[in-house]
Amino acid sequence: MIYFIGNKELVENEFYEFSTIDKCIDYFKDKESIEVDTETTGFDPHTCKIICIQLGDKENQFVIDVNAVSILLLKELLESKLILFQNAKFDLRFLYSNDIYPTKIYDTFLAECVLTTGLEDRELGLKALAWKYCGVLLDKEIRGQIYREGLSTRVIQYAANDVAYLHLIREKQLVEIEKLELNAVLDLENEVVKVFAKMEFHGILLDPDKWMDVAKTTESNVINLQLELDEIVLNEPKLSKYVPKYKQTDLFGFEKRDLDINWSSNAQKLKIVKDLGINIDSVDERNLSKNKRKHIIMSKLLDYSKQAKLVTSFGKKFLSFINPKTQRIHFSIWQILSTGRISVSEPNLNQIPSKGELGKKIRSCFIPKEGYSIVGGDFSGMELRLIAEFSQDKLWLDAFNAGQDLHSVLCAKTFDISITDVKQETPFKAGVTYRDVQKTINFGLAYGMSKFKLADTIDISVDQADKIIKKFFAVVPQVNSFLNLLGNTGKKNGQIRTARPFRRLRQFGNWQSAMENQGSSDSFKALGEIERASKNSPIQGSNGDIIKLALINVQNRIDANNYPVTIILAVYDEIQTECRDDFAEEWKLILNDIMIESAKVIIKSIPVEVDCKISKSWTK
DNA sequence: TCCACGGGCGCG
DNA sequence: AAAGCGCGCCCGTGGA
Repeated sequence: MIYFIGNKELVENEFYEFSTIDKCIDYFKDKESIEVDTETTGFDPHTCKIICIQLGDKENQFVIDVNAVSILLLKELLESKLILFQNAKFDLRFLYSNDIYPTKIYDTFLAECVLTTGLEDRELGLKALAWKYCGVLLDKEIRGQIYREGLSTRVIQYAANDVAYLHLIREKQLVEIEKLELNAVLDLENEVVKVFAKMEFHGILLDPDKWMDVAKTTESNVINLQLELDEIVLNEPKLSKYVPKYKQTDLFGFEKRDLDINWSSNAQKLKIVKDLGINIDSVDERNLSKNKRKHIIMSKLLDYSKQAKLVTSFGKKFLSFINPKTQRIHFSIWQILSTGRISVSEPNLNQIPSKGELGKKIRSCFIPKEGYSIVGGDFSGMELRLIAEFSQDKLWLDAFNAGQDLHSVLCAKTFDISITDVKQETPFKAGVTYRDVQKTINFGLAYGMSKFKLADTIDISVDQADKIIKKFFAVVPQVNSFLNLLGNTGKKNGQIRTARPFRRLRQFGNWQSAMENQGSSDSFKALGEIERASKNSPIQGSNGDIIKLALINVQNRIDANNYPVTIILAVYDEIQTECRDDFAEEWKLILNDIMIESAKVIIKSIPVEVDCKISKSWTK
């Protein structure tokens, strides 16, 4: 039965009955769980509002007009029961804006994500889930019109439908979850979604003036580089065909640029480079830098791409992400990628420049609110530590246990040099040290890099690369066999998992067809990709699991003690928080402690290190 | 004018 | 045969 709680002036009809908020609360008082959904005037909880909130189960659904009834009357209920959501993060943000903080959550959307990670053509929407698990066809056509239409009869019916099937979906999902042994990772996701909702809701503060300064610098850099590139073309006989015979003037008689080359066009750049007799097949950084000495234009093109990237991705436009109401940036988080990591978009705060002077400057534009500091913790060498833990390779473990620099230790062994010489330049590439090469090897070979790619990356012959690879794996034989085990497991089963206790599952959606077409070149390619992804996924994914656990533990500590701290960002293996100044020193120690303890759930054989900092801006 | 796609590159 | 993994965003391109 559908009950509507709100304005009595609406015409009563056969589709629903009127009820009261007391009756609704009374109905759920003794239930273990409630299905909850909200309809809102838009996507942003800071500038939009909840229109109605629905509470329901299989038998009864209550659609509550929050303009007529205070949503706060539901606070106690929503904060004490297990709440079933479809895509909890969306509703949580709106509930947070109404000062309601659910504690126990089951998200049918996240469960479906966990069940289908890596599968192609999966469907995660409520309509698909209701069909898949309940055989019910939901009508979602009205969805986009609710704001305009208001709480009409059909809107009330539609809204009620969204809280009528989640129990059944959950029941059926849990059977699958149990079968695939995904309980632990599902619990993790259902917990951490609260933290992600809070992060999105709270947002991050950017200093717009400082950002503008940087943007102006990069913009003028690009303009100058463009002129310099034009100049090179004008003075290069081989490129004379790009120079028009007559100078053009615009409507006002001013001279326009002599050239009409778009330096952002890869196709045009490639054509020009080829006209210079330099034979490359693309104008990416590798190819340009490899042929830097062949023509002066090469290094200019390199500079141009770098600066242009800064202008387009991290220029003025970026300021439009600042929310007019809160003056903060409310990014959005995709909670479960194929390995278990998260991604951040609109804007992608995972890709804010960090390297070099400019990177530092750009990151320093992210600041805490008045009276607060940014306190951040950064796991050091997480993936390398995970490789040590999983492979139990003696050398790898010893290096970490002795507190040595792993790259240097491995480097000395791979190249048969003294550990004091690892920062010497290699004979095969100018300006590159042995340790640099070793880093490429450690991160590359661990995930299936071939001798061809290694040769290409560090500019040596394929034979030389082959020898280095063989030597490397002879030095760390257990790493070799562990990675091979992963690769073979993935190829054999079409799926791979992260470490205990989470054992997150990644399935390879194209595995079945690759197996059926064995022998074909498509299949060979696909299985190669599966093999390499299988080597990487447990490492990258376990790292993701650890960060999520740490976020949960950090948030729980904050809540339990009512600390003046908010988590603002999680980037790969770092957690950034905004902490009241007077508490920063103490918090730094607590954060450090929680992060280490969280990682220990998976890393048991070697120490875990976290680098914690207090700052008035986001620092690396 | 819109959309999908691929190259390229920012981060780990 | 093809030969590091994981992302999101920008632009130009080409077809509708």
